[in-house]
Amino acid sequence: MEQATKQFKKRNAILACLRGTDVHPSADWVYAQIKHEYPDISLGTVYRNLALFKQQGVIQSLGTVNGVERFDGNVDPHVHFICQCCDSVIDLPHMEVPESLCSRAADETGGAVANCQLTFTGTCQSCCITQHQ
Amino acid sequence: MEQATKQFKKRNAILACLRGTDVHPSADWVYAQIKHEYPDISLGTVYRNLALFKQQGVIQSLGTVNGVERFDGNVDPHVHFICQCCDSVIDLPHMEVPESLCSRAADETGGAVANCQLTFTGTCQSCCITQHQ
DNA sequence: TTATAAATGAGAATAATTCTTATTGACAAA
DNA sequence: TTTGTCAATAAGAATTATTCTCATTTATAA
Repeated sequence: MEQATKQFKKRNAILACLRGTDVHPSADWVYAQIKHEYPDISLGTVYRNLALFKQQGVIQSLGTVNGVERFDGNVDPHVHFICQCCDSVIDLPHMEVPESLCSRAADETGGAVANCQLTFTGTCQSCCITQHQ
Repeated sequence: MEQATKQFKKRNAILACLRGTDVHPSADWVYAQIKHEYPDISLGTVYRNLALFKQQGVIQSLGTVNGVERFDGNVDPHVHFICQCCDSVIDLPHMEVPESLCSRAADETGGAVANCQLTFTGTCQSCCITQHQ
């Protein structure tokens, strides 16, 4: 068999898991998914590899929601919506941060801007519906 | 004496502390400050009141920086810059999120948008200078 | 085979945050 | 002044997400 697939089986599975979902999962969620395929996966391995990917810039952290860090396999700049009610994180793919804002930020700080995140919070559609019943 | 000042001495001190600084502090930082004035303050009281203020909407949480939650006594919408090097959080007061983006977000989600945060990350000016030496 | 280095599993350690409970303090009624 | 009530608090235990440690496994090369 191909070496590449054997050597980083679990590492690759973690990255594939992140890239194959749009739920912006926690480490624990990823762990539970991988466990179906590799029942002997360790939670430490998930944390370790998420940290590695983050450092390499192939995934991004969205910060914590309710004390739990959430990750995104999509590192293209895009906008998020976080539901305060059910903790879901949703992409707003048709929106983007105007380039003018980013360059303004660099000017204002006098430092180096590496990244920007625009995040809306509120109540998602399905939670709104549930609440009104 | 006035009842108001006596009854919520420490609670008010916590809010005043947050409103009187621009460092976007952690609970621990607030605790250390209040301790000068009230040496018997408890860290639990700081956490409890920060949670209360957050729920009341008189302060906001900026999420965590390096695993530690940071707070802001200024709830007017404004833009932040976080230095990945020294963990400082800085206001970018001359910038704002275009109103058009907020209403777009409400449309896209189909839910209720309560808030939005625009945060730049990078290296602040003083860390840039230090690095280049 | 043997040597190696990286990847991993298991679980201990850490640290931020929350929870519990007994105590204190402020105020109102007697 | 005394007593009752209730909220605010201090102290520290408990929880929980995350990181660390180390022995083991695995893939590959010699």
